[in-house]
Amino acid sequence: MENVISRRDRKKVQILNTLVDISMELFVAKGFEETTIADIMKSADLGTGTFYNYFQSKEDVLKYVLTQKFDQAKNSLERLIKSTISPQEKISQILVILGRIYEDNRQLFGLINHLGPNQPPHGPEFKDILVSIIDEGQKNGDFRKTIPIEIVIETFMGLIKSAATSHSKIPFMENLNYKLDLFLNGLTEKNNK
Amino acid sequence: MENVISRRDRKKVQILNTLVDISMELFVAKGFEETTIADIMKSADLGTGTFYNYFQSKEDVLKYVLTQKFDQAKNSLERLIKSTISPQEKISQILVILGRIYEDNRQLFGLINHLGPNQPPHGPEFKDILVSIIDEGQKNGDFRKTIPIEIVIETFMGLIKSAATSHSKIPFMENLNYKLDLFLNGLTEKNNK
Amino acid sequence: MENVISRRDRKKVQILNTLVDISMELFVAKGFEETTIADIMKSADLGTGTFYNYFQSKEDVLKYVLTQKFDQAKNSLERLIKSTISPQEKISQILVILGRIYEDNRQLFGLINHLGPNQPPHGPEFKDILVSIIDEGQKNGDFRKTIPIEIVIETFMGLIKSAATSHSKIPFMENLNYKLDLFLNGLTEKNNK
Amino acid sequence: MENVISRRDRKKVQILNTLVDISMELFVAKGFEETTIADIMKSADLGTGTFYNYFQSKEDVLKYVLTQKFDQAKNSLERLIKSTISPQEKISQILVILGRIYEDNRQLFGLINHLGPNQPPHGPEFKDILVSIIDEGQKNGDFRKTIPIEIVIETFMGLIKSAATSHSKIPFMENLNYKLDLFLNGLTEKNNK
DNA sequence: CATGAATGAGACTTCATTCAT
DNA sequence: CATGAATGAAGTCTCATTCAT
Repeated sequence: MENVISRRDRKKVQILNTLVDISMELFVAKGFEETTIADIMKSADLGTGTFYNYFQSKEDVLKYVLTQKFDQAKNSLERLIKSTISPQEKISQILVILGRIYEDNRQLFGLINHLGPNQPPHGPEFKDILVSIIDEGQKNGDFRKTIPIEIVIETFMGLIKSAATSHSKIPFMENLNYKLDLFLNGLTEKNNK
Repeated sequence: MENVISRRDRKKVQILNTLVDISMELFVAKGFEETTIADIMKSADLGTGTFYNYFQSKEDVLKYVLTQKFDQAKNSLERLIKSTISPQEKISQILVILGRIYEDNRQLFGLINHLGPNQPPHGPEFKDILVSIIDEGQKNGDFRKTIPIEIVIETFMGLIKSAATSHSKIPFMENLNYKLDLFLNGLTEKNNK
Repeated sequence: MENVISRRDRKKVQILNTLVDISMELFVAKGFEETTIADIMKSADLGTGTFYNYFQSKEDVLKYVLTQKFDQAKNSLERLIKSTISPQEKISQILVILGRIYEDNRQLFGLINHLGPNQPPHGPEFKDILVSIIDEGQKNGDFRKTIPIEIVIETFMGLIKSAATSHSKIPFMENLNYKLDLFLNGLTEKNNK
Repeated sequence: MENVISRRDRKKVQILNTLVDISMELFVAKGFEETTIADIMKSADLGTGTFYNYFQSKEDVLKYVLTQKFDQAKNSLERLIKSTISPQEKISQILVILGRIYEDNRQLFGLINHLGPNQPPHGPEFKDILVSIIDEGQKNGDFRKTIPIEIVIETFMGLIKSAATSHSKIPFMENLNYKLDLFLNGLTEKNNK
């Protein structure tokens, strides 16, 4: 009784994960519209109809995965925010973490449009983390106060996107660091006055 | 006799424009994939087959319009580059011009993914214009030389995208100006004074 | 348990046969180009899309049937060739067998052009059977040696086609026998006696 | 007034001939179904609609040409029949003439199916010519009388088709002559008895 | 829960033919 | 007579979804 997870349930989870993995692989390889449910199930060596025991639609799989990824990112950030390093250092680290996630799932995030205009799978909590850091930096005089926080955040997120979608030959992380430099330099209060 | 363009040809151009307008309207309203050729032609009150007298596919319409828009942007920039104002001022003005175009066609540019990964309809000339300005600024000591030009440009273009896709309540142009401030501040050499 | 073929699979075979039968019927009745896939499926009282669970195209059905027929003919001939009757007698019998098959499927074979120029569904083995018989006859002095074997075979096959596409009122088998007479008389060595 | 053919009419005939030539070229090159009227008129550098001033349909062009070819063949034969050579020699000559025509227009005659089942563009007069020759040969004892005339004719025509559609490497006319040998040998009364 | 054949709506596309200019 | 844009019927094919087994 205590053993809540039966063999049956374990198998269910296993199949679900297989489906998710295969779906993402195919979405990235062939594109979302071009991937059919039959494709997915054939790759998974399962019957077509079985798909509907796990998801309601193709969009559903996508939403499921993107949500997973965002949760994962959020967890990493939450751990970071509790540390005692300076806001600038935090920003740097966040950029690296987010950048890495973005890089790993670059193509995946590109599929976000297929979820319709009002379905970004990330809650507002995500933004809150950033706000608190910027806020901290502005309060202790490290960051300029003339720029609204939301602008700073948008710009910050823009950097990541920009680096992830870059066509330049500069490696991703290097690219990201240059942009971070520009950004922090722009954000920082110039005390030599 | 003097009238080289026959009534027939005038009608053709007229229909082409109608088709473009209606297509874009529908693409923005319903989404690209969701808009069928039949939809377009019904809205235009024309036979379905007529579409193929003007375009080869839906993608074709989109490409046609985006190319138009980019050409229009390029023209505006080329006029600007010949003026004698400072690089910083040029950058400002460019951002404003591009920003305005971007704003006017915000939803349109969002459709760019539907053209496949390597089909952005803007040639390399576009980038060249920016390069020459940054270059000028770096040479006369206004801009930092430690950041590679391509990074600067990517960041710059990222600003526009970021402002255009912003969900914030701050108006677009104001949003853009804040980001420009951040960017120029980050880009500017600030040792002395 | 013993029954390896499930009811489902039996039904599948059944439908496939139905589709083949109906297709051929319609091809013969209305012509190949004039028969649409919707026609076939409506006659079969099945959904249009179901066609594509069994065949890839109309051509595919035709190829399938013609291959079947040719295989059937080949089997009949292979049985015959092992008997010990004289080459002349063999030729006669072959003509009768092929003739009958041809007659039964006269209209069907007329559709062979729709498979493209180089897609006759009969392999080279078919010809080999005839070659061996003619060869035997030439070796034992029954048949003239001045005519190349391939010519003999082509002429022979021509007889069948000619009889099968005849517009004459003479019944098919009689027609065929007359032509066989002409052919064998022409082929036979007749100097001595 | 006496000059019945105006410049206008001459031009009309010229266009008609152009259309016929181009049509046949395309029919042979791309196939009948695959050739569109637009194709033809584009090749002819004329407007699509103009086609209908000359023909009623694609089938119409085909019928027109095939009739022309058959008439041409008939003329050749009619000239031949009046000569005083032996029936055997006549048959030989006819075969050569028909064979040549067939060879020149091999692909064209292959299109004959597109005219529907009951539209062979050759009148009965064609057959009559052959009948009279065979008849002559049977009467003077050259040809066997046991074979019905229509069978002989069908077989004869079959030879030509067989040679024309041959896949063998033997050149067409040689192929034809071999078959003629077989045929005449089979048809000839063997007087050494 | 798994299966996979059946479904049929609906998208795309072609093209013979018409007709206003 | 020539033109060629407009037409829309018709055909092919795809695929998410259902459902009997």
